[in-house]
Amino acid sequence: MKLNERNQKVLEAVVSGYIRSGEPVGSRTVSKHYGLNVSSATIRNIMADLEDMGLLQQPHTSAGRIPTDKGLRLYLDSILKIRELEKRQQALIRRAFESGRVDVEELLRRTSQVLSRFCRQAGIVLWPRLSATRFKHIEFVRLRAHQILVILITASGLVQHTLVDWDEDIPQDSLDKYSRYLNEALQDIPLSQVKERILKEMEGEKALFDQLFTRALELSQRALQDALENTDVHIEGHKHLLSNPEFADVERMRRILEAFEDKSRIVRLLDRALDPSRQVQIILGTESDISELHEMSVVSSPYGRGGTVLGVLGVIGPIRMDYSRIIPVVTFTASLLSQFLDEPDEAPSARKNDPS
Amino acid sequence: MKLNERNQKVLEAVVSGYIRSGEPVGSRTVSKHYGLNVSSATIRNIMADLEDMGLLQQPHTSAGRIPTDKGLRLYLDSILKIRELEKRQQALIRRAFESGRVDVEELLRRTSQVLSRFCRQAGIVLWPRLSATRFKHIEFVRLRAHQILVILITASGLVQHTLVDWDEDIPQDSLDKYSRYLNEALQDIPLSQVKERILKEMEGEKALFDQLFTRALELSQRALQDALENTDVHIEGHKHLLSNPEFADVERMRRILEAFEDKSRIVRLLDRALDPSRQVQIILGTESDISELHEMSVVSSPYGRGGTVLGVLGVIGPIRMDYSRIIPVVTFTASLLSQFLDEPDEAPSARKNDPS
DNA sequence: AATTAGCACTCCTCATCGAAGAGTGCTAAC
DNA sequence: GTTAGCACTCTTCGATGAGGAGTGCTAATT
Repeated sequence: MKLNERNQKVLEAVVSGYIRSGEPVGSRTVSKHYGLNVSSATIRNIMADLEDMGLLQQPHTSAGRIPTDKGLRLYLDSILKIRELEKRQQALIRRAFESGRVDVEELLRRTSQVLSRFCRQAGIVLWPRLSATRFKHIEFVRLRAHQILVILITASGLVQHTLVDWDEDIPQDSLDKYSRYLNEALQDIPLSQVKERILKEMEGEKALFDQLFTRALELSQRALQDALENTDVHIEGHKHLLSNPEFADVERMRRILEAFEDKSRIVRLLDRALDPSRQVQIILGTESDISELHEMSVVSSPYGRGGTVLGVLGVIGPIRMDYSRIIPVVTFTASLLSQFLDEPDEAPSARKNDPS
Repeated sequence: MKLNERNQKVLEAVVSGYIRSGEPVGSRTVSKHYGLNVSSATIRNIMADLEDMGLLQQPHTSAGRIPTDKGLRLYLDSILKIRELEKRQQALIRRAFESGRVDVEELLRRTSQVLSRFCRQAGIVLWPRLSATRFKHIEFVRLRAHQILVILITASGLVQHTLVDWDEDIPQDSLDKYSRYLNEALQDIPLSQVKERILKEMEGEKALFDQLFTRALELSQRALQDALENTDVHIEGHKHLLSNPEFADVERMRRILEAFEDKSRIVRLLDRALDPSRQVQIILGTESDISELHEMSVVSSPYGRGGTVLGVLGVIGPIRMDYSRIIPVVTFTASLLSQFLDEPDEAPSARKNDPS
């Protein structure tokens, strides 16, 4: 779709007017406040054209225009110029991360808080895909007969645990031996490869080692599977959603909260944004597969560590959001988080636990 | 406050009528549907008396009556007869717990889900106070120079981790030694006593052991402090709140969500209910210290393990809740959870991880 | 003395109506 | 191609008033 410059300007005017006020924008407003030196009648003609193209729509005959999803998409893709977040904002966001030594999980939670606070919408963080992180440590704890708690720690400091039922009762001593063995064998291997590595070890060592070790391998195998399957997502700041006039309708809000409860669908939705080639991904209203979210929009960005994408973070809110503000916040937060994950020594660092 | 039987019946009628409909209850309704064989005029007289006593109130002159907080309190304390939850409901709740082998955390999360689903309000679970549980296992993982991840596991299978900054770089080998030592020394000691036990060890062994061990003790000391301070609370099912007509007002709902975000206050509120002597505790509207929750009410019950109280679970919703239904659900769920914690072998047990 | 029927009164709810205002599309003039 | 002008449409909002629910009081009844 190609628009001449003036039509583009009108579209832009309607979009930004609508985003600001939430009300349909009339021809008079456009001609007066957006510096196109033409009369409202001309604007009316252009608007009618844009409506024919499916970019604008009228809620009712005598109202102004609001953009359609298609119109917004065009605006986002080819009209909106994304600027870097202003330094002052950057500093504020940095500051929000600065307090207390935190582990990765806390860091991620805090990220979703920051997103929701600075965008005044719900913040959303998809946790690192474990397959992209490296093995650090595994530990088996015998909770009681036949019940073993398996704790898996990734290089980034993420702790995952799974309860495993085991048909025979293994004493803690043996469990300790297993974990020592595995910690040796698997050190720093990417979790995605741990599975095959385990299988290989099971092949190779069967003859050599105590049968016990094959058990260790099977145990960790199970725990690993659990860990890889569960991708967690964290949504924070629901309250901000309620401040949007479009969610004054309680029934609508209820549907949205309901949609949030089905984490797996949210995960799938955000998976789309795992593509490292694009920095920001925006899913607009009806572009989402989740029908309850057809009135919402997601702005997301991948984050990672040293080049590899680990997860996705972003913001979810009404279609009418201030993208020009939110996009820079999301990209900046993503780069900040990536940076923290990359070199945690540079990360949030008040020395709560430091003796001094 | 003492009421004669008839006045009590009128109060009961107004309360239950109001709870059912959410509307003020008129004298005619009471005289017709609640089997007191007196005319509406008589009821009107009684109602006027009850209003003088501060038990009922009128939203406006020509409306029926609704109970005041005081009236509700009287109803809950001395009129409402609490019955056991019907078997069918019991079975349904039991079933809701039956799927997949779950660890304690998952069990607790599921509990809040069950509460919210069966009460159609928000379910709330205060996590076990660590001080009441016993030490099982500790593990130190060197994430990078000067950063140690301390993982603490309680006998009930709860996993807590804390990141500790350490001024010197301890190799993983030594860390392993520490943990072996501690796991030996602290096995099965209540966490509340671990601290003093550590201090004692630090005293006694200083001369005997390698200085390293005092470090181990200090490390775990720090981690423990963190673990004991953080009491987590989990709230689920916000969506149900929106179904209550009293929260159709968005602004009100926003305030409530805001209150939920301040976990520490919620924790303090629920701490009241940690008293093991009372099975159910109800905090009605203005009885709560949190002003944002003055329009809400909390029904809670302690849960535990073998007699000691570990935490609190319950339901939070509008003051106008169906207590006669919710109280039995809460007490039953609490006893069920306690039972699961007591003998996890009897717990939810589909054998997802069971080879067969 | 307690209960009840009757009634006037209050206050809320809801539908109706019309005026005001915003914005359009069309036409004719520039 | 642009613009002024105008008739027309549609929403919003306040005023109005009927209808209804429920009360409190009084006087009659048991």
